[in-house]
Amino acid sequence: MSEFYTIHDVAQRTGISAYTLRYYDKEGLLTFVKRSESGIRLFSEADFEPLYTITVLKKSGMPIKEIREFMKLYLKGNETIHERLLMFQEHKKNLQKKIDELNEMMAIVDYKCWYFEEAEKHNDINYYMELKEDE
Amino acid sequence: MSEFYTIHDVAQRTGISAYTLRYYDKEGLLTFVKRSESGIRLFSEADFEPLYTITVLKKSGMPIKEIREFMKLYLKGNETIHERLLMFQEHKKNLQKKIDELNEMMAIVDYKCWYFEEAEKHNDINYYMELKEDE
DNA sequence: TTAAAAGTTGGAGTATACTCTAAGTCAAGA
DNA sequence: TCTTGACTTAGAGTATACTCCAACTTTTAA
Repeated sequence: MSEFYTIHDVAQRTGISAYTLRYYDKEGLLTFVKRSESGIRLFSEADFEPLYTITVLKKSGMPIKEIREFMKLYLKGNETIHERLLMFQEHKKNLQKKIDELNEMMAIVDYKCWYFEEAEKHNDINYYMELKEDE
Repeated sequence: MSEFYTIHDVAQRTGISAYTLRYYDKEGLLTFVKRSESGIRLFSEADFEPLYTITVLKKSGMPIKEIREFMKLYLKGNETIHERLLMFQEHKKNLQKKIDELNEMMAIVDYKCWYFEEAEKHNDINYYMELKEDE
């Protein structure tokens, strides 16, 4: 009845594979994870919070190098709250730009769909007219 | 006064580098581009339309392999309009999913910003109180 | 105690999308 | 004609983010 989770427990719960978790550790993202004397990772309940932050930053398109910088600040504690706020505000701006661009692309893709629908109808009409001409 | 554009003209006008254009050609995206007898690419005015489509598909996250499939259909002409419509409708769905996820992430990032702002204020208050206690 | 299961590391391999270089060919102006 | 600059190709190199393997150690349960 340990208060710790193994890497596979964490993999299961977070949906991040054990391979990826080790990769993230290698890349300096999991600085908060404790180790046993023999070197085995000991994830605690509290670790799920920064893990969740990592997935949010990942999903919103932040590269691993930047997430590493954030996690460094996280490890330092309360004194880095202002810096972390600035990072998030900057990230928010980038994310908004990305969303805006995707919305623009969506409008074009939507137009293209309409265009193909019209072209399809037009082809049907031509086909129908050809048939009539053959009568 | 040729009616054709060189790869560098196209690079300049589309913002896609000549390297990338050649890479796209290698990957089978530029099937519509004519060649001179000696093998030099001859881009015509009409080619800017599919090039624009490529940039839209790229920016909206379609991988090159899929864009290649689309360009194959494009080259076949009107008979593939229905297939192209289906591709775009499918792509539209994926794009909408992506936008939805990014909006979710935005909500979380936004919350985090608020959280850090509050934490920062809280730190200020603590600091102020410490000062008062020292009086 | 001992065998299987699960953990560790360093490093190799994969996928995607470029980005650039080398060696050579082609085209246009002095 | 010849030189310069732009074009060509094949293929190597870069960056990012995994994904997996081999060799080894540790933990756990019969």
